[in-house]
Amino acid sequence: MSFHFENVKVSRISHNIVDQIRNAIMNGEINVGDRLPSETDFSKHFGVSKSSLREAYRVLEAYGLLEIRQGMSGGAFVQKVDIEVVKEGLANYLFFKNPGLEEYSQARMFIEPEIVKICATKITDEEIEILNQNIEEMEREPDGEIFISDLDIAFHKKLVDIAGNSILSVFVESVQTALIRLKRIMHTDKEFLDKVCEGHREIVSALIERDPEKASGFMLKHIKDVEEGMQACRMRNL
Amino acid sequence: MSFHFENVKVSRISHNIVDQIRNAIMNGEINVGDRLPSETDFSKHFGVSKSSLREAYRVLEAYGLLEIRQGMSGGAFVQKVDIEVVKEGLANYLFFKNPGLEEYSQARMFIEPEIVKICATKITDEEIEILNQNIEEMEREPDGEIFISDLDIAFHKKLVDIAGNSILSVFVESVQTALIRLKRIMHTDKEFLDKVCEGHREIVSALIERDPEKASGFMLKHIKDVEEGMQACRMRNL
DNA sequence: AAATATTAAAACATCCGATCTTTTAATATT
DNA sequence: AATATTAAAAGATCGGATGTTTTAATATTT
Repeated sequence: MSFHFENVKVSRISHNIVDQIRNAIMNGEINVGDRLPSETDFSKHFGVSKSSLREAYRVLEAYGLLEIRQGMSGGAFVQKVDIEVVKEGLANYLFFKNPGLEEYSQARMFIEPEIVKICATKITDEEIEILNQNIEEMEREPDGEIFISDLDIAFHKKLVDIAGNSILSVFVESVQTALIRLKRIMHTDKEFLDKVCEGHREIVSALIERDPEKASGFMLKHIKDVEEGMQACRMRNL
Repeated sequence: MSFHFENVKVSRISHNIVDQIRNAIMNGEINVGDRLPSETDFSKHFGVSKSSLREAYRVLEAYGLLEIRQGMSGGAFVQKVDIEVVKEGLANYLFFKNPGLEEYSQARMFIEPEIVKICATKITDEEIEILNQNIEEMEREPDGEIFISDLDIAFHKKLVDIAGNSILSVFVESVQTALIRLKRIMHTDKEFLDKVCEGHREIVSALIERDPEKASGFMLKHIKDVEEGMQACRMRNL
């Protein structure tokens, strides 16, 4: 029999308040858009100092649950947690975990080929147009500047959004964002960029034909190419 | 040409400090285990009040980047971001997104069958033993109590850990955790639990045979069963 | 000498209240 | 009617006083 006690958590006033407010949100007692009482009022209500309440507000803001605005008719407003918060959190986590490039590729290979399969069955002409525009913009860009990565993320994000699964969306977006950071470090070059555009073009061509298997195959190839391209850049820059 | 300006962010002292410290961590200027200066010292160093620095520390703690301890040799210590932070963040995000059960299942069906395929090729006898113990514990539990969910998570976590991909690990764990919350809400019953155990047993049996396809098939079936079982519980409880 | 109890200091936790800044709504002016 | 001014609400920042926790050093007891 293995005992399994949790570390005794320091009871901190702000922590207690954070819990209470978060629970109230999760239980539906407070709703998105609601304004919480002002620091002064709420601290009096809790019977604590303003600083303690402020810290709680700060933490809830860091969690993405509150938006705090200054000025008259400002205050603490409950808001939906933005996907950015999740992405930031995962990025911080992965920074320490520091997984290899193969792990990123493997994860992508499990999901993104399946996603384009779904896309092939339901994509509209308008959506194809958006993807094409994305590729054109990418090809038009002077050279491998920052915006390229945003376009790259946008391409894969658009695909997963078409598939219409919010859980896969947050996953794909997060992995893309984390991967971009690696690309920046590796100083990917023009040659790499061309390869990416080519891959994207192939995928879209298969989507235009509404051919799931073909699209899936191209996506798989694209993911492998990206990994190889990044490895090559790493070699060149060492 | 579509302009794309970011919202002007309020410059806040604590925010500025958070950025500086986070960057220092990300650039390797500060390492895991390092102790940051005391509140008093560091606030003097930045030329700000103690409260502002405290807020920054609180936020960094919320991000999981710092551990703050009271007492004599206490202080703010840099630490690796724990997976819990990611899971909490995703759970908060999904609370507002509120995806359907099918989305969870679809996401799982893309990944977990592939994971057990890998497991089948590399699982050790010791690992099989751990999985078996997990199932036994689950069957031994009096009735659908809280701990069942922990065992359920542990089972799937063990599998993805065997596969050895940290990105997939954080994803599977997060989805499992989010799913468990849904199960709690739906008050899954004994019948459901039995079905879960049966699914787990089938998967392990295939792993013992080191049969990737069989294992993958059982996992797929298990995921479908869980979805159907949860739907059934939902019906019964409405 | 070893075990135990006491004390002191470092560092965070909390509180209070004063003052500054931002934002908006109401009002006054042109 | 448009613009400028003013007032008030609410957060932002500051600084210092006091409390609490934790640990290390010291003293005491057995």
